[in-house]
Amino acid sequence: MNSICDAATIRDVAREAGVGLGTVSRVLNGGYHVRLETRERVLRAIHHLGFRPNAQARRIQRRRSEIVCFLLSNRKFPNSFHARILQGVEDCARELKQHVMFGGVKYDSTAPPWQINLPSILDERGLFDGLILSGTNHPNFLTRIQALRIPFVVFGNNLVDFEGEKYFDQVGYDGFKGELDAVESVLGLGHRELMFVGDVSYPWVRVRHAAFLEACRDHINEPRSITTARELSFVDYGEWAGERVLDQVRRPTAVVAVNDEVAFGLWRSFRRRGVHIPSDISLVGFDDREEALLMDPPLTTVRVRKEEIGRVCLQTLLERLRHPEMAFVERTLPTELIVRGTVRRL
Amino acid sequence: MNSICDAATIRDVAREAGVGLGTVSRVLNGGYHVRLETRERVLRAIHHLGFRPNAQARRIQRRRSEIVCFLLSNRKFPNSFHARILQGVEDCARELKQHVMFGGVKYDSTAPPWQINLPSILDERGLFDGLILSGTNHPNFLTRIQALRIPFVVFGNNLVDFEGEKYFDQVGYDGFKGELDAVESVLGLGHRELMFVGDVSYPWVRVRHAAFLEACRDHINEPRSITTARELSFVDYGEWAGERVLDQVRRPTAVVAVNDEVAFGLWRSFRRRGVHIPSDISLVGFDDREEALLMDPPLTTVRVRKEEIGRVCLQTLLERLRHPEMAFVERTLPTELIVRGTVRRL
DNA sequence: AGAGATGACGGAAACGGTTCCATGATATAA
DNA sequence: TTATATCATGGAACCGTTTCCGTCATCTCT
Repeated sequence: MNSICDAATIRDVAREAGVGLGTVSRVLNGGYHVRLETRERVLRAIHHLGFRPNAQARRIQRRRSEIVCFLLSNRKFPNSFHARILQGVEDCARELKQHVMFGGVKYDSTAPPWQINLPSILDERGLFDGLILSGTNHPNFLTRIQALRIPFVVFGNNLVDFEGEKYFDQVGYDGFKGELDAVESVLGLGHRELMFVGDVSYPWVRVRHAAFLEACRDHINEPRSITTARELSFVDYGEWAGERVLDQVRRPTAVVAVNDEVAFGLWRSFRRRGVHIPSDISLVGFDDREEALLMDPPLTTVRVRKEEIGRVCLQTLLERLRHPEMAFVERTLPTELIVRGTVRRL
Repeated sequence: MNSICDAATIRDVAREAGVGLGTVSRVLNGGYHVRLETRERVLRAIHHLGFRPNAQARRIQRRRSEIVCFLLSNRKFPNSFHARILQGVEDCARELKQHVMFGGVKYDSTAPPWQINLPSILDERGLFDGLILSGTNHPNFLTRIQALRIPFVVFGNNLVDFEGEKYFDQVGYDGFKGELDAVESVLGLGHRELMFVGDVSYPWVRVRHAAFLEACRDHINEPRSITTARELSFVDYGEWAGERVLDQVRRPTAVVAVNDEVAFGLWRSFRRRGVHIPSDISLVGFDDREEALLMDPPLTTVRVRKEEIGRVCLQTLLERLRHPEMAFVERTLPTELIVRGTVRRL
């Protein structure tokens, strides 16, 4: 057995097996055009020497690293949403014999592209074949990335400030349709006094709010919303909004929270005020985080298939690598209404 | 500007700048022994050609990839505990100009080492310099890894079935001391009717239970515990145990949950039975997950510095790489009692 | 039997860097 | 002035694979 320093090379294997370099290489890569008996001799030598091919030497020739980089922009991880996307990427990668690098960036969304300080993982060429951009992404950053000419795919729901056509591949979920489903379900249960809660300074909140209004159009004259921009965490925003919801003269029978975290904050302030869910007021969230199940009663929400998004991100990236000239795609995965216990029939 | 296929090499740069290969290489690596004027000419050429050095070609010579692999054993990610360890690894890596690969393994903990199917990320040599093993690790797997002769460090708190000396580096937190602190704090507030809740089929639960007993020794004659092994999630275990806690003839005044998830389950069943926390019964958890803050009142718990564990894992691994012959280390990070609202003074 | 195709194999060249040695120029010391 | 050290530089050799080409043997078809 060898130490790390004097690891066996393909030449050692060739000598040990009494064959040429090419033969060993052929055995390592599928073994076509190698006699069975020779092949076995080589495999024995490989096993005996504990040979493992050098990753770099391979990649330098193959011009492919079989590695993709999952890059998380301007986020902390504990955000389990993105962790689950990463999990999906990794699951899929394992099946496809690809590997995953994980990196993070923090940048100023208002800086011009060429002033963004890129993480050192992007300094070299060929470290990975392509990028999966997750977290919150702004035009300046994507412009900068584009200049590197590395194929990439973007998680599309957290794009901010983009207008018009996008010259890159996107994967995301259908926030509009998801919210539409949620609101229609609440309407279907007889609710007419609805209220939407979500800070519209986030673009994806605006999308969901639009869906809310759209769903309400034929049923409600003046749908109400709390959408004030505030510098609060989602949970705190919900807690703050909860007070205002309860102080309405005409108290709503159901509240549509823009996501589960806001729903959680609402739930908290309702409970504090002794307002019971769902008997006094109904509540629906969005995302289907783990916490939704922990709430009591468990939260009715819209499931986003996070792992699935990760899988499709990777698949799309690999397609792009195979077909560099392919037209840009925008993949939108469906959401699913998860009916639990926070919405009651009126 | 070049397409991906005909990327500029160091030779192109040398030609463009009118210098030799060695000079360009020197400029790329710190620029010692290069005249300022020459150096600038080279940098101009690099910029003009959009040259980025080839990652593989570098690594093949340097014998270092500057990459570490974070390998998660037998786990799903959504477990935010491990996600935060990864975050710590990445943060630290970014500062130290290292990169991180992320991989997962699933293996049968009862299989003999040589029958474990290793993920393909471990097939090649030199893809990364060392491993950080997180998730739940068993002796058979570590034996298998050791045979690969890749330096590695293990997150020590989720080791299962290890006995005697361990021949690898470990980083973890002090579960015993943490639990001791928690229980002593509860005792200090006057509680004498304590009850510990946690499934002792997990070894780290046994450690905390031992700490519980130790802390109680001088204050309580017969400390009570619910430690039955059951095939339940932690939350469900807590919910199940909650019923039993409340059905005690002598109802405890405080419950020590082995972790936050169990605490959550307990909280839930207490609330269902109309038992209020902390006025009717006190509750303390362990881990300080995000959910602890979401509970109402927020959970008193023991904070484990997850990101810090990640950082120390990486630092330890890098030390090991620098000093391969160094004696094995076991680093134990302190925990911190976080007093919130679920424990009251008697 | 001879031509041509195919299979098995060896080994040179290539990949794109780094390392190291040789060289000439310049500075410093004797 | 000469010997010696240091600096600036060019370029060959090397790292460990894959790729590709050439050779030889065998097989098939006329």
